[in-house]
Amino acid sequence: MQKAPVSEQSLQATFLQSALVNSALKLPRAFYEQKTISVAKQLLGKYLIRKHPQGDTVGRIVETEAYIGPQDLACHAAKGRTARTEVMFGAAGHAYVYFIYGFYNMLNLVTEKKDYPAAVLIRALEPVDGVELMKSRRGLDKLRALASGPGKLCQAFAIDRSLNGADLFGDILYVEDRGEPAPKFNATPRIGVDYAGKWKDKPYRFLVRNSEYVSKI
DNA sequence: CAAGAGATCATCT
DNA sequence: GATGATCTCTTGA
Repeated sequence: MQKAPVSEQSLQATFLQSALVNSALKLPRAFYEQKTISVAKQLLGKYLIRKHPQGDTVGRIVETEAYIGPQDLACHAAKGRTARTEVMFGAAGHAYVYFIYGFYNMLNLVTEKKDYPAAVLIRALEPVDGVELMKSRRGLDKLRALASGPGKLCQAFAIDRSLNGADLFGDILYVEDRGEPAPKFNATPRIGVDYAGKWKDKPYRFLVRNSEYVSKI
């Protein structure tokens, strides 16, 4: 696992700023501007923070998927630049949230440079803070079931399309590095993209090894 | 436990 | 008019 090639200046500025609040490091824009696969891997073991009037929720990212560019048939942007995919074509470090199957929202973090459509789907979180709030939003008591899937975590974290396009450096939704060593992970093909031709078998899904909070093995 | 179906709507054809 | 980056419940072994 390589380190994020963020500038010293950017790192230091961000660190000094957040050190006043707590010891965690909010990931800088440069982190998301890296190659999508690299971002997807490095997000494992980082912490997703969702600020909300009801209370904040925090989860450790344990599963991600990379969706990379216009040629990737599993990527929504393969259908072109439309109102829906516009956010993915925008600058890195924004949330791409879409609604699917008539029920569920999916949270993605936009990566790479402007006008290149790519994003990382957040597929599972290990509940860390705000667990009671997650339980009430999910109508469940079982820790393992709270955020172990892309639709579940959006429900538990109150993430819907009102957050589509949200900047990950605001005070609503962002990711922190809490200094834990990069966890070991496995790679598998992505879930639910059987229609994507040769792209369906690409090992673009990443899971923290031995985590019981992933969506499925 | 595995497999199948239903729920329900934004988006694109 | 069809379908999907899902989830939950039901059925049957």
